[in-house]
Formats: sequence, structure tokens, C-alpha cells
Amino acid sequence: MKNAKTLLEEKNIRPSFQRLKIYKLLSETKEHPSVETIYNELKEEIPSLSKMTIYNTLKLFVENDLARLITIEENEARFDADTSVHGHFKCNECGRVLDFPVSEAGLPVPGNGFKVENIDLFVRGICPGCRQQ
Amino acid sequence: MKNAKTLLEEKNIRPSFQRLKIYKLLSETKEHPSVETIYNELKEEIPSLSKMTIYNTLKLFVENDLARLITIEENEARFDADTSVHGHFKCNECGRVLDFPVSEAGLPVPGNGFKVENIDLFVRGICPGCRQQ
DNA sequence: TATTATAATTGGAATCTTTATAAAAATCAA
DNA sequence: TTGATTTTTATAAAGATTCCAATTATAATA
Repeated sequence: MKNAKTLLEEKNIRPSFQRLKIYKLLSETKEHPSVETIYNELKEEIPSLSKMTIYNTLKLFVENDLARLITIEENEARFDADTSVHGHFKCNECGRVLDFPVSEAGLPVPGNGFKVENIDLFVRGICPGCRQQ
Repeated sequence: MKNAKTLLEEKNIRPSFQRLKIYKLLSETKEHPSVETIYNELKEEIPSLSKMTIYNTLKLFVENDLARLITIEENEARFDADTSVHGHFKCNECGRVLDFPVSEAGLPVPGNGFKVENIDLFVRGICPGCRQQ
């Protein structure tokens, strides 16, 4: 498993302090955090941190395939450092977004003439934890 | 094919003038319009129309399964009166959102314990028209 | 038909997320 | 160290959505 610094350098992204912190946070969580969440979590450690840096950095990551933009929320963008193909489940009760396995082969895509650049499978419903209550 | 008035009444939604216009517009287009688009298209015919009415009405439709909320755009919500299972393709070039057929049976979903309420398959890329240029 | 209660619509302000811009700070190369 | 470039920061602005109170329309009742 490569470290954050190497991963960024391979994409010709200068591994600044802020960028490394953001990448590490994103790659070590399964919570699919929003800009707001990332900001709040890093604010303590980096008091000078600006939200603009997070927006810029995530955009850079998405462009370089270091992160995925998840639009499962109606209003707030969420992000995922796992860029492999997998599904996202959003619980309408607790609001959490969870991963589930998906084989890319089984996914239907548009027919001839379309160039596919990325695929998102979003499922919404109630997660097992919330169903029990 | 039932008319708009009947469809709304079956869901106990009072078929007001504005709601009928919004439903008809949505069910007769393939453009997956946004609130803004719907507003602009109906503004001429209903000069008093408020955007708030469109937000309220679409929310009501989505809750009653008369429309689907499509979050394929990062910032702007789009809507579709076709509530059957099908995929959405967004062209990163021209920005249009197109339908493509999907058999529900073939779609992977989360495993045991999850209650599935809706499924979205979003594919982004370049459409045939834009590829030719 | 008038009255009343209820529901829907409207307009404006407020909020929230994201983007734009310019100045300050950090980094890199010479 | 100096100068050029990149990154970060702070502030303002834009865009989408929601909140709220007032008005208007609708349905039921007398």
C-alpha cells in the first residue's frame, strides 16, 4: 500500500501539508465525508485551514482519479477515496452512506456509440441497523 | 394512458391548476428538467407562478411516486416523471441527460437486511452526437 | 349564496453549498 | 537571497433551496 505522498506525486500533484492531510483523512474513512465534514475534522489540527482549499483539493483529486464524487445526496457533495467500482447505499433513516460490492461486468450501460467515463450505482432505503428499531 | 388529473387524484393530491401544468410538462418531456427550467417554461403561461410552488409540487410528486429525483448533476436537482427502472446517462460534453434501458433483475443490490426503496444507475461520458465532432 | 375552514400559492428573506477573486504565504529554481 | 510559481487563505458573490407570513383559491357547510 503506497503512502499518500507517493500517490500524489505519481499524479504530479504537489504533496502539500493540507493535501496530504485531506487525502489521508479521506482514504482512512468509510464515511464518504462532505466538504463540511472534512473541514470540521481537520480544523483542530490545522486552525488556519480554509474551506476553499478543501474544494480545490477534492476537485484536483477527482480529476486525477484519486477520489470519486458521490452525488447520492440531494444537496451536498460527498467523496470517496476508493475509486474502484462499487455501489453506494444511503439509509433514508440515519443518513449514512455505505458501500456494497458490485461486479462491473454485471452493470448495464448505454448501447453503441456512447463513451462511458464513469458509473454510479446508488441505492436508497433502510439499513439493517435502522430496520431493527 | 390516464390523464394528469386522475393520476393526482389517485394519490389524494388535489389537482390544482399549477400542479397539473407541472405534471403535464414533466410527463411530456424527456429532458429531465430542473426547477429553474420548469419555472422558465411555465412562466409565460402562468405569470404569477412562484418557484416555491414548483419546489413544493415536485417534492409532493416524488413522495407519491409520481416523479423521480435525479441527482446526476452535482449542483442542480433534476426530475423525471418516468418512475420505471431505467438508467440515466449524462454527457459531459453537451450536458444532456438521456435515458437508457436497464433490466431491474440484472442490477446488483446490497445483501441481506437492507430494505431497498429506490435504485439509480448513473453513467457519465460522451454521447454519440458529441463524439462525432 | 354567504360563511367558514382548510389547503395551495405567492413573494421575500434567509440559509446553505459552491465558485470567483485577489492578497498573502509557501515552495522551488536559479 | 532573489524572483517566479504554486498553494493557501479570506472575503465576497453566485446559485439552489428552504423558511415564513400573507394572500388567494378551494371545498364543505349552513
